Amino acid sequence: MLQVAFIRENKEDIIARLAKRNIDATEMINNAIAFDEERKALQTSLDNTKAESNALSKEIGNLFKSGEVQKANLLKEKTTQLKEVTKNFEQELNNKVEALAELLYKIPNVPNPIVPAGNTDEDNEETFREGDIPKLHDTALPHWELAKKYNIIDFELGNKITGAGFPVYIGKGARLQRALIAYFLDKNTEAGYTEYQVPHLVNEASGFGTGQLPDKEGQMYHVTLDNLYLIPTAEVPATNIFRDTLLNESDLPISITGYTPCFRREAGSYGAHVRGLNRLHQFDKVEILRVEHPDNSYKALDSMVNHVKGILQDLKLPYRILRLCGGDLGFTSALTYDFEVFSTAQDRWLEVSSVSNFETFQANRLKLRFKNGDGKNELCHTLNGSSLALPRILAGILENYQTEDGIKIPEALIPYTGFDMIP
RNA sequence: GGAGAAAUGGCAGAGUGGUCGAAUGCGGCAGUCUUGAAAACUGUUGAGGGUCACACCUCCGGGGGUUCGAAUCCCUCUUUCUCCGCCA
Repeated sequence: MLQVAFIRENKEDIIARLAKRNIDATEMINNAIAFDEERKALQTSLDNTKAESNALSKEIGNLFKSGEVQKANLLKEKTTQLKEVTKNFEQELNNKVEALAELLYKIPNVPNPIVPAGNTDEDNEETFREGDIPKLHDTALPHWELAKKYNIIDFELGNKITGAGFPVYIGKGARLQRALIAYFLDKNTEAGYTEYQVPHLVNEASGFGTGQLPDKEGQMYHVTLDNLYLIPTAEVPATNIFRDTLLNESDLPISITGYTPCFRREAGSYGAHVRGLNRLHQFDKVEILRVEHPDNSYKALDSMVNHVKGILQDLKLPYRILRLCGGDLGFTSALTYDFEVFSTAQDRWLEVSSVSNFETFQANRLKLRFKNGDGKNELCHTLNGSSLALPRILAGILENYQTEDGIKIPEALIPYTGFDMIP
């Protein structure tokens, strides 16, 4: 959520930058400013009425004390009238505040100036590419065939137990999952991220805190009996650690990592591009998250990007980095880098990580602030990224590391798997 | 799940209808003293709205109510603690 003061002061610039998302925000921005003006006027009227009422109440108290009951009763009538006025102002003010909030919820974050213009993923800008694409043997298979051949993932069994998109990992497949999680967490903690284990269900307030609610509730599984939501990403519980928090400047930066399963309804997706592990309703992911001083957040973003790079180099997977264009940029993000691994048997790139700087957009909604050098409270910057998401990494490993004798395990993982081949 | 108690500023903890945005202690910050530090002393120290700055308004777990007036009384929800029950 953008701050109204920020909107007021940078109106033209914000409209121009939001145009990169292919939206004309002129009306929304103008309305936000106008609503806020109206809000202020109502607040002032209400405050003045209350001030008058408060003064009278005090006077009544004094009159009662000095025994001037008649005079007091006269004033009482006046306050009763003021009460009515107060009520009306309060009602109007609430409506205005709500209207303003609803409007602000609808305005996406302002893209960083280096975000390329564009509509679709085709306009994303490749900023880096590394790793050799392996030459596979003639009978190379896509990962869903490999999963069946080596009996390491059973999609049909998942269908039976739950439904599509809930695979069952078996034997070395299960062990490989566990190995990846442990390996990612180790890499992250070595880099200074503190490991957290967070709840996999969150309440409504947390959903609002990170922006899944009120608009995107269709993406989450909802446990209606207890009014809880299954997390679509660790970002939700991990970021909400900092909801309503006032930090000291010396607390920054904060770096945390955590593994969670992620649950996504993915309503409306279908077809070949969601086959196998490409898109699931339940999957595992290790997330990294930072809370930063505003002056340092872009340096932090670079360091996160480098960190993820290091892991993909370690795994010796061919990958590229994309700077997302305005049309592809997430609602809350100011700048996002996507990592894609090349899946050789499918002959396509698979997104395995998305690293973003949200600047103050999340912090504003979360009320995540720090006390700066002048003793003033300032919003923090938040960033997060996957480090990494498992299924597509697994798909990449299965496909790129397949040989006629079986699937080799990347060297970096062998200490975690305890085997070097899935025969 | 049942019974009881509680929720106040960064923390601890007073406050049962007006003089309370809230005593006191600790912590934080600034200063005095000191070569420096500690101790001691003095001052200062919650958040949001609003203002050029004041004024003013709101906030004592959340929501609602009683009252001219609520941290204080009532209702309700949430959370915590104690006891009982159940249980990996």
